[in-house]
Amino acid sequence: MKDALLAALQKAIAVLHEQGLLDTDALPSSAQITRTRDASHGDFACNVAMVLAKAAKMPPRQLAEKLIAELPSTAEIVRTEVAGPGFINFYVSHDVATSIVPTVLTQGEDFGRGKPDKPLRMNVEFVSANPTGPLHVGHGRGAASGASLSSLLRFAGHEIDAEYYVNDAGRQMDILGTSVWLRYLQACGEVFTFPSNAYQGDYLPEMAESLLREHGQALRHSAEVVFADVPADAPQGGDKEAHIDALIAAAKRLLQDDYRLPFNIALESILADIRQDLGEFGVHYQTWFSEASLHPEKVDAAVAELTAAGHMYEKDGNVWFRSSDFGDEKDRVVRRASGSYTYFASDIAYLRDKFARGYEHLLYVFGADHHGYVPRVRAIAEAFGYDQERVEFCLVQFAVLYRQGEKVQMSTRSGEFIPLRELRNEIGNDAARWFYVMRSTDQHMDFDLDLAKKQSSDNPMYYVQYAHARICRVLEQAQERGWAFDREQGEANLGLLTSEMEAEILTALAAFPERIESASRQREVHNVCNYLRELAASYHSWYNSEKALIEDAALRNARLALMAAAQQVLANGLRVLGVSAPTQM
RNA sequence: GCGCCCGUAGCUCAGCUGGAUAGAGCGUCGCCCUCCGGAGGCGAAGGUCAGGGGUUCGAAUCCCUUCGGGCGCGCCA
Repeated sequence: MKDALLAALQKAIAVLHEQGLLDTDALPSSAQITRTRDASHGDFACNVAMVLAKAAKMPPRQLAEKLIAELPSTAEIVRTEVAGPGFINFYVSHDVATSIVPTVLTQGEDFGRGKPDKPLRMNVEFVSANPTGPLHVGHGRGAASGASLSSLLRFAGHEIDAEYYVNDAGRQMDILGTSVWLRYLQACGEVFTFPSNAYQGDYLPEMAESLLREHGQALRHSAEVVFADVPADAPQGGDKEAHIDALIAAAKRLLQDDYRLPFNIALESILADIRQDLGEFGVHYQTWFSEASLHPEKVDAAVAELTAAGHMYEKDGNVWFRSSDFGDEKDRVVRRASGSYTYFASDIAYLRDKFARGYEHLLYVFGADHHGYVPRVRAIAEAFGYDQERVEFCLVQFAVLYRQGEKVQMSTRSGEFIPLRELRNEIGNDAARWFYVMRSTDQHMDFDLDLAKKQSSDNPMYYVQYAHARICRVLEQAQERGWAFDREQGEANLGLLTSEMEAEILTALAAFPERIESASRQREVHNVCNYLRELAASYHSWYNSEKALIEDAALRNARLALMAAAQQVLANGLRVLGVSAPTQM
């Protein structure tokens, strides 16, 4: 419809150009057709007269009049008018408005699906929490946002792979593996003080038990031997970092090849837990990418490529990446004097690997606390010669949980995490998914747990789901009364849907594909929530004022057709969000 | 100190590639069940879009600046 209107305006402009009133015959790119917010402004509005007023040396309203006079007449537009400072408002015919119903019913779950001119093969990375313990609520918003954004982009017609980067290399993992081993030693009967900097979680003794079951006492060494030459821990007046590092070294030395046993048990069981947790949350990945798999070949190769390109230099025995050449605030060490790679080296290899796998576009969904990381990753991409625009970041601000008006305390330092699983159990997966994404991701948000649990219209998710369930019940009722929905008759009588509320719903249904397109283009999942709430509100309002199950079969089926279309669109929108569309509640 | 995000109704937030009278929910105050699910609907009150400058036909939206709030600035991962 918008394209048809633009084409018509284009013709009118060409006519005015021939008459010498305009010095251009082109439609300016800043001219746009928009859906009106207010029905009293018609269905569509165009700003072209205001944009061209200066060039035409004519007041906008006068220019608008002249343009309207030259518009080719069509059956689809029943009225055109000049309004406000010079808008041209278009009123579409009732037939055009109701034609959305058969369109929705025919396209079904594909209604709203986008067909971009050039679909992007895109990698979306999110969560990527270190596998050192269960996910907690701090990861929840990233998980919900990443998953819904992926699904939105996919629905908008892009080819999306969701990816989880597993940080299974590095010191944190060594601390975890060593922690498990120490718990194992305790389970074997060794007596010593558990290090303050080791992982304290109560999931560790369980892993130690399974290590004991599988390998008996094979990995046992006496506490005396293990702690020989280990400097004091912090509570004893020493240094906690030095203490744990010495224990890691002792573990590697004493266990040799067996070092990987406690390490792998820890990694596998935690990863399995995360995977299950996310799966239950409706968050699924195409790829779980292991950081360790980058070492050493891919890291060597990536570093060699940047070295050859002249982006590396040596200083103080360290190898540095000249990231400040690409807008980063300072250069970064890639390889220490000791010969070991930094975490940044993995990042370099990882980005290169993503592009090597054929992705045209990389989207990183980060927690806002990682924003300092953005210039670094951009610098890597640029150094490899990739266009900046192919690397994109979505920063997700923190959500603060509130219960009974009180902020729910959660400090990473005290280790008092609320597990994501606990939140899901408390309020349900649907509410958690909806509430995490209902606000713009760059907006720090308050998450009201009590509201999320409420089963009333106060709760926007409930309100939308209820609209869907209500329609399902009406359609069922119709059947029970021997008035099963007759689609053919309904579609033949859509002309009977003439009330303001019906017009409002029709307009909302027609807007769905555009709303999906703009939400995906702007990476704004929350707009899908807003849209669904608006549609649900229109529906509830209509439901309250008009009965569908009436004797008049023509009108009844026309209304049922509109309902069925609304039901379909509600379901499609909820599906994008990863929220269920219940048939009864 | 430097960088990123934010500041819109009592509260939580939409609206931001500049467009018409700045919207919604909650809360407050009224009203509506002989009814397809009241788990709902209708209405009222409520605003210096943090302050100040600028850009222009037009600014909540863009630019500058001040003031507030959040977060980040390791050879950690």
